[in-house]
Amino acid sequence: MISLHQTLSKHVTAALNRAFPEAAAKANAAGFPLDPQLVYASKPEFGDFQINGALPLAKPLRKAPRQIATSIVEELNNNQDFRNLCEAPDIAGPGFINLTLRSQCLITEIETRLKDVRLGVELVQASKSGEPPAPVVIDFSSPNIAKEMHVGHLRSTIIGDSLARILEFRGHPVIRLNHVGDWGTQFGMLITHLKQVAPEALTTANVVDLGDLVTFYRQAKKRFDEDKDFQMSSRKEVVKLQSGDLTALKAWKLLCEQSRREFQKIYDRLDINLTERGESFYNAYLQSIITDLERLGLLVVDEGANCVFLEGITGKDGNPQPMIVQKKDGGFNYATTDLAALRYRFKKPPEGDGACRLIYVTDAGQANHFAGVFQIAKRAQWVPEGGRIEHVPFGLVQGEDGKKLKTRAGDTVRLRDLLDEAIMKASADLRRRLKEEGREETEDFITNVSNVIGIAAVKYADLSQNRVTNYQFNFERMLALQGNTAPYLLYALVRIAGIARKGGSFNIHTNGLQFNEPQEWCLVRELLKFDNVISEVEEELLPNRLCNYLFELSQTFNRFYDQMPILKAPEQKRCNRLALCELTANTLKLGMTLLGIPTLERM
RNA sequence: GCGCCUGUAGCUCAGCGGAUUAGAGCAUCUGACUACGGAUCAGAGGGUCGGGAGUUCGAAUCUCUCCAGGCGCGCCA
Repeated sequence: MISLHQTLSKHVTAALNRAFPEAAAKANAAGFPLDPQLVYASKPEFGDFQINGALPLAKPLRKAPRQIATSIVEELNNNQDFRNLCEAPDIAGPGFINLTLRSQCLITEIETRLKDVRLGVELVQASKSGEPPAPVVIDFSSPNIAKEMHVGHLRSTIIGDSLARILEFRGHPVIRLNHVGDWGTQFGMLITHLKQVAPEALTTANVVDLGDLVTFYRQAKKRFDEDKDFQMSSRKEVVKLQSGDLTALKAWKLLCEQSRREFQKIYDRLDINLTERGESFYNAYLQSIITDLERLGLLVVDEGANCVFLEGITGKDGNPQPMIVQKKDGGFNYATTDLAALRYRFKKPPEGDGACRLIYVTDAGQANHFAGVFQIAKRAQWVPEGGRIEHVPFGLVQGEDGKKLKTRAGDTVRLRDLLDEAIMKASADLRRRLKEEGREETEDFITNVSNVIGIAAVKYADLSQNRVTNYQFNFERMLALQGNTAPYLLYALVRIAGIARKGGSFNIHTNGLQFNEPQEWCLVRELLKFDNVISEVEEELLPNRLCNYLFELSQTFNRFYDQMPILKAPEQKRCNRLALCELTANTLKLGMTLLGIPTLERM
């Protein structure tokens, strides 16, 4: 209903200006035009929209708020276009104006939406000069090479993917970047270890399976910590790698490829698309970051390291906090890489991505780091006019004890084990239910449904919570069939699919719909909120808002389903109700798709 | 010590400066035509929104302060 809101907003603003021409002229001259504060109604009993703007005008106009509201309403009543959309406005409480849309207006919206695959969500506009919108870079997932993906990556991956899907659906060209940790000092020990454990890997073409890379990593780390000679060789290996030594490079590539294959398995299971562009990609740009910072006069040598001192951020000693961009040994660190990446992403092609918005989906612990990086980028003027940079932080994944999620043995939980367990539990649950209900299903069916429910539950549990807070991981809760969970939403869709199966396809006419029951109108109003929710998530980058909406829509639908006969209703009512079923299914399906969650016809 | 984040019902959490009564879900209790999939629906109880002050016509929401917890804080990422 965004377009309706916009139309109404014009009428209401005009009415406000006509009601108080002098105040309006003054306000316009001051650059703060009068704002009627037209918002969606906070409660259904207040109608569809409410105008809150009368209250703050009381003081400047020296009039009672209700009197101001009355004047606005008089002007609105004089406008035929407005009256075609809304019932007579209501003045309520201290001076709120409640607007209720005419039934026909809502019905037209529903009819339009039934024919619209975008469900009322508009595509972003091309610029005035006709250029397509600039890309949005979303940096998410970003595991480290030679390490196992763990739950920490889960949130970044799931949240980042959902945000990407939503922005893509709005028509933004989205660059989904996997900023993998594929460079750095840890490769010294990995390469040294590889050379000693599997030297043939470097001479034979791509036939060596390194096996479990995590074990490999641990072995290398252990030797690095215990063996002085090994340490020495490792340091030399880093230098070799960075200076382009062919053997070192080959070993590095081998390790990356092996890792990549492992990551891909997870991404396939989660249905995640990513473009890998690791830290190493920016190597060629690191030196120029230093040179540019120096040229701009931002660089300070402190204790032998090249630093930029941050404004407004103090360190332990109370002095401005430095951000090191080049270590005293001449090496670069992640701040340098992040700056190079940021600059590259904003730069126009062919020197960069030409992005207008950068979104970093990483844990909240990196907030300070990004604040520093963003500050330097702004001071160096690497952020173009109108360019947005946002850190999208999220909290820790905790176990039921409220502490960081660990296995019983105290190790970090591997992502694949976690997914396996979710699917296993979903499968056990399904089999138990089939037995109870005396249903027979094929193994294929059971496997597929368990997979979908397991993955959906894990994703939804994560997405449905405000990402800023820590998140308590709990299989029982996320797989529960009731409550704000994936299975509950999936079930609503299954019910509608059941109706479609029994009543033939929906295939209904979408003109001349009529609704009479409150349950129908509730569902109508809920359905029409969809586009607004999407635009909210696009702006606030909080997928839990979409989850909340889908849950409320499911609840509203279940209420409707419970209280209204559909297939058994008389012909006319049946058509009207089937139309609502169809639009509900379309909305739930699209919403779930935008969360990255698959749906089912039967479960 | 400094910085960032969090504190809302027994538990897990929503809450976008707006409405006498601050919302869900779980758990607890009470109900629902043999039902288009009851994996649902209707209802009940349960709260000093961490404490205090301020801004505002109006504050869970903004500001300050204190308390509690989490995370981070110079050459790892």
